[in-house]
Amino acid sequence: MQGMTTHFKTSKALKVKKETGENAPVLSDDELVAMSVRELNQHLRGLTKEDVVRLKQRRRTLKNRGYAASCRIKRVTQKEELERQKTELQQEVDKLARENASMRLELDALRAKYEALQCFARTVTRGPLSPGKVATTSVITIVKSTNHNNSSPTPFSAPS
Amino acid sequence: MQGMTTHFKTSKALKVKKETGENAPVLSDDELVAMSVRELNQHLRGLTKEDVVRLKQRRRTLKNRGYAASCRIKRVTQKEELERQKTELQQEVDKLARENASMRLELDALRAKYEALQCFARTVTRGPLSPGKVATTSVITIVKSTNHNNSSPTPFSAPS
DNA sequence: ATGATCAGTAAGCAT
DNA sequence: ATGCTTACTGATCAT
Repeated sequence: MQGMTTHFKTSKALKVKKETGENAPVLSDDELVAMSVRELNQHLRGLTKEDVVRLKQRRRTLKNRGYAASCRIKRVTQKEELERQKTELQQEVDKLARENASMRLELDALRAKYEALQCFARTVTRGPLSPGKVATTSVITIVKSTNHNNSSPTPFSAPS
Repeated sequence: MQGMTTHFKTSKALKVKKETGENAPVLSDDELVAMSVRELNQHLRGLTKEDVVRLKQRRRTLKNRGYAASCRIKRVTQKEELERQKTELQQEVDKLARENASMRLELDALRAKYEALQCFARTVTRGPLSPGKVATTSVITIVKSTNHNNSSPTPFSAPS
């Protein structure tokens, strides 16, 4: 963006025109480059073979200038796109990792609850083996960790 | 990589040498560009001011050629690096997604098992409601708190 | 002075 | 012919 001072390429173009003669509305770079082949041929009437070649070459050069610019724009665009996708993926990784961690906690908690209940169940079912044991009082105390939105506030209760 | 046919830049270099005179081992581009400033000054002995300027300019140009090449290499390297990281992240996303899915299955399965066991436990504890039933009292207390090391020291105790 | 980067140029490839 | 991409160049900025 700083090298814009280099635009003396235009001077060369002007020189070509001078050599050509006195074409009042001397073709500007923009005009020349935007011209169709048909239009170009019309402007080529009555020009030296040399000048025809020169004008066509100038047109080619101007076109190339544009192509080079497109090429650079495309390059940075693609790079930005890559970086965008990278960011997107990183966010997805983070999200999945969080889900993963919370599920792991939930799973561990549930496993603990399950095992506790399993022990209890065994106690109860096996309990009757004790002969005259009548008064069966079970007190289960589960101290659990970070119970976010634990669905079951009352996993199970069975009073009397 | 195909434009290597363009290396007639060397011809210009040779031309400069010719103008300089008959320096037998006319400096090659590689030599000139690799030369230190001290070495360069030695080769500058007995040259026209013009030639000195020309030689220094050639050196600068050769250096620039190298800088431009480094610049291009750096550009493609960075692009490859970006793509590499992208691939890496994509793989991580896949891995996490798989873990996630399998954990979800495990969680669902365990939930089902838990509920089944819960029903069973209720049946058993409530079962005694039948005929000659003795007082069966189960008190289950669940205390939820921010207890990190979830290693439940005593998940549950059931004193008969 | 040296190194890096930009825009412009020509060469070369492909369509 | 047209468009794209590359290497090279000079200009320019920064160190």
